Amino acid sequence: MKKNYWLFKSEPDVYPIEQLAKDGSTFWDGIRNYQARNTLRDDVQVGDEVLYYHSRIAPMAAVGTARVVRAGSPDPTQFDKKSKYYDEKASEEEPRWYGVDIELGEIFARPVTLAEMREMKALADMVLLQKGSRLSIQPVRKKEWTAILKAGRK
DNA sequence: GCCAACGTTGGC
DNA sequence: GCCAACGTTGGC
Repeated sequence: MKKNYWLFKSEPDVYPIEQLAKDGSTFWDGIRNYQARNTLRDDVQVGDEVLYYHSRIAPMAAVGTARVVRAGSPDPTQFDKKSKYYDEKASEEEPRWYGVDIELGEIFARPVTLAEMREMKALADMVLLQKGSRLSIQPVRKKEWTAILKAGRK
């Protein structure tokens, strides 16, 4: 199967890449957007590669990579009344929200900041850089992946 | 901290 | 089915 590339956004005060490094792998939960849900449920496959992006808090940047180790499965936080991600309209029989498991790939030698990505020609069409793009799970093209890795490994 | 852009909800 | 109101996201 063809390998795909994705970008996962994370707020570093919630789950920074350093935490993924400590945990080794993690279930990517808390996604509550239908488009992102569909991607996680239907498109993200074991072996796919993930760009790890820190949003909201400076410096906003791609900070490393991860690998998908388990494809979409129901997000348990939707059933947990105590979780802030609890969804009363979801049931075990008909889950609404999905997540995948990822493991750390690498932490970049240096973060590739958003400002820097805007300067890179290879990234002109990147979903992340489009105006108003708010998707927390989004596709990345091979050439975008390659360009960012090259910059991050410098 | 602010504000524009966006997605979702709910009333009609 | 439409759309205004609302809450959230994300960049600055």
